[in-house]
Amino acid sequence: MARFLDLLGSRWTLLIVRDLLARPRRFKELLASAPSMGPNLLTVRLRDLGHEGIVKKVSPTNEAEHYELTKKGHGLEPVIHEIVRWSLKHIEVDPDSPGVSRPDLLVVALRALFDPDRAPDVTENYEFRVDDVVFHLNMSKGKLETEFGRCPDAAFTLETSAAVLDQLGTGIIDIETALERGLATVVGDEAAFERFATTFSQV
Amino acid sequence: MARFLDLLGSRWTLLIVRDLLARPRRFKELLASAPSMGPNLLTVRLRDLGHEGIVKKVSPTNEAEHYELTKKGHGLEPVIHEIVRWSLKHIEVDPDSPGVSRPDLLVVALRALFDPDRAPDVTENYEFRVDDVVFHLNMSKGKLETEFGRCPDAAFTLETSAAVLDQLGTGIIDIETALERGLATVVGDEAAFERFATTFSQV
DNA sequence: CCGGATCCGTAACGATACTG
DNA sequence: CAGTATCGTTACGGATCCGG
Repeated sequence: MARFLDLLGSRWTLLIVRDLLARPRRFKELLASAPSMGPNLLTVRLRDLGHEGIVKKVSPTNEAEHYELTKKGHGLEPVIHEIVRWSLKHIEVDPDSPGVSRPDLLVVALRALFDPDRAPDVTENYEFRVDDVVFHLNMSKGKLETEFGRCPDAAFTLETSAAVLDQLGTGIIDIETALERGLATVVGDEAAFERFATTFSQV
Repeated sequence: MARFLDLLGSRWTLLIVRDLLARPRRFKELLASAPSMGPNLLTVRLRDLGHEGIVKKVSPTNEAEHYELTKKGHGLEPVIHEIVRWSLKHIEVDPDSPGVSRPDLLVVALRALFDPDRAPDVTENYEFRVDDVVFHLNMSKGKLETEFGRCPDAAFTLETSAAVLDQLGTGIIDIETALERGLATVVGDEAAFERFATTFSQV
């Protein structure tokens, strides 16, 4: 534990890992993710994480350089997931607090809430659109895969906004209410959506 | 995640929770657990954790006052467990580093490594003695219970020292080697010990 | 002796300006 | 855009002191 906190206990470190868990990021993206973190500190964190073999910098030719998790870094996913689960269960969010939901991080939250034991015994895809972020889940054999971008054969497409995500996160409204009020829309197979809602509901 | 780190991301905080996960502690015990933490900081941490409903101070009459986890605080166990599992898997320990194993925290490590799917289908107890710390595990119906103190009907008793625990943690030796060399001794049912070793081995 | 509170030097961090 | 340099501020480390 003590060694773990030496590596990952410094400020911002776990948030960087969380961001990279959703997808690789550019330096500027990581910086924007934590407004009060200076670029100097981000440099130090990325260097340290790189030195520990948790994060690696990738500089492809003909493509923008970015940072991504190594296999060791990706192994931190269960840790993040348990933190998310505890937080959703125990942390009250001030309804008046400024909106902070990040559409691209929804994929991490969904992965954290995914429970193989409650997974439907069917193979199907669900597509999500939150503001300008599009991703989809692939359910098959009790396994969950996530990927950014459209999904041509999704059973349904759920569309909403980050603002609504905030309200869902604070518990002001639930997903059913949001749908009734038109704050979110589901297009496609209603039964598939029910399966989704059941599989990813908080226990 | 960000809110979680606001609550529990400060230095020493998770280590305090870890200590309390093993058993309730007195102020002095917590202080001794982290040598470089000043008493002032511990006071602040305990006050903050108390304010968040994670830790509570108990002052029984005719007994020493101490701190213990609330139900909310105990809910952090899965988080700690995932951290322990990741750390055991990915963090190399310097063999020359000073001994830091804490016998009383072994119970937390064992709980972290416990996997219900690999649990034996029998009800039995295992007793452990590390230096002057004695505790036992109770296995029944795929569930694990831990308690400090002796166990009259333990299937076996494993006895060793913190120094050997260090070597086991660093991977210098494994438990079988330690037994061969007399660094640890098992008295009792050999088959039960095998079941133990299998259930709690790292995957 | 235990459970803190006070004080101060140091290290880490936050914000902004600057450079290749 | 991806960092580096600088500096003011905050948090922490270590020691000392105080009340029950």
